[in-house]
Amino acid sequence: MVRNPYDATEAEQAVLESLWSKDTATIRQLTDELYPNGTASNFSTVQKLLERLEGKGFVERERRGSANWFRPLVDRHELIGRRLSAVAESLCDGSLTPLLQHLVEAHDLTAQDRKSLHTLIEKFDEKKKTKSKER
Amino acid sequence: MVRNPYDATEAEQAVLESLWSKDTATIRQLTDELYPNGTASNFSTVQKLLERLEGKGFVERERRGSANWFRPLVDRHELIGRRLSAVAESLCDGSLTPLLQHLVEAHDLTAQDRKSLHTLIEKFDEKKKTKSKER
DNA sequence: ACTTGGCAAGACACATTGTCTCGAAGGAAG
DNA sequence: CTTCCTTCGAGACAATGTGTCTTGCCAAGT
Repeated sequence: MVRNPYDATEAEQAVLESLWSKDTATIRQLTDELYPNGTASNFSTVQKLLERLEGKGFVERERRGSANWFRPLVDRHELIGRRLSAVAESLCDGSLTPLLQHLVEAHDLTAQDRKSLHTLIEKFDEKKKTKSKER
Repeated sequence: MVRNPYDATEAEQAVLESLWSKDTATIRQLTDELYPNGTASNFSTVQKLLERLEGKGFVERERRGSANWFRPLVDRHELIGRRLSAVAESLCDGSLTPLLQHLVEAHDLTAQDRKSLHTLIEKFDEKKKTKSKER
């Protein structure tokens, strides 16, 4: 399968999550969080994962003194968007509507989810009004 | 990465799409559609993909005479649901709400999408009323 | 000089994925 | 019965992705 190269793997995503919680960090800091009592191998693993994340454009590195500092270039929201687009592309000819349809119809929406949805709908309608005013 | 074993790969999904369009079919029929002027290798490829789809519970086979007939056990909607759940599980602690949020807020919703959304929302609200009546 | 820590580069084992090869079974036609 | 054709199951195979680990180098501090 020609896998989408612009997606993070599980281990890469774990590094990304750790990085999100710090905004900027060294390999050492990330390793300490991801592998408490970590070895030198674990350090190298994180290093390699960051290297691949950089290749995918998910993080950037900046040399500060003798160490590299990493900063995330995408946030969780963006990652969600990419995944949703991938699903839409793969199964819905690129259209996001069927995804919306599925989510709205899903049985497993909790009461909390329903409430959130209504808030979102209101927000969406306001936004729509503002936009039509602008034109 | 511990990849979710309950997902179809790209080639598998192509077979599934072909199967959806026929509801029930032999390997030969699917091969002819997927690989026009196909060789014996292509036949075996489709066969292998169906075998894996069966292992994942996506299709079932029934022996009819000397040939196997295959029938899909999941439809597109179900596949969409699985993918969305996987995204939610991976990035949103299992909650589907952030996915809804993203889709509603997405810039790339077309006018058609917005219209569909409103229809869906109405349908959703009706369903909600019905459900609360039931209780 | 020696130790420590970080670095880049690459080897690696393993699983997945799509494809292909092989031998056997079984039915139809001569 | 023999031949031919189709399908079958099982497995081999290369390519790739993924997570981990090893190695050797370099710079800084003691």
